[in-house]
Amino acid sequence: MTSGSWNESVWQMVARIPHGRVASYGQIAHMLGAPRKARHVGYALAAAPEGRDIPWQRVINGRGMISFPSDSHQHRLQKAMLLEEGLQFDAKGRIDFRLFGWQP
DNA sequence: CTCTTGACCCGAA
DNA sequence: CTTCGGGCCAAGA
Repeated sequence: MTSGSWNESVWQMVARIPHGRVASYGQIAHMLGAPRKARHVGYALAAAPEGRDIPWQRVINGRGMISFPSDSHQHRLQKAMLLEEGLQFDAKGRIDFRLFGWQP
């Protein structure tokens, strides 16, 4: 598998996550048949083109938390977009996968 | 070639 | 429940 098709596969998979739902990096990697490449899902999203309309904000880490530093601009942006989709964070900034996890 | 760097993950304590 | 350490793997220096 070429590196280009890997990115493309990630983008298409992430695009399937429904509004108001979230998936983890590891989950996406697992669904693509590459369970050990969770980190590379994040890299692919960072490389996603602007005009592709990819819901990157719906991908969080396996602990249900946003994987950007809590004081970063990106963290605030992602959290704001998720709140706007109706997701709920607990007091420690975690999302409950039992309630909002994407189960295809 | 080696070394470092991550939008990660999981088991052990 | 939390923290810690080791593992992972592609890309770039």
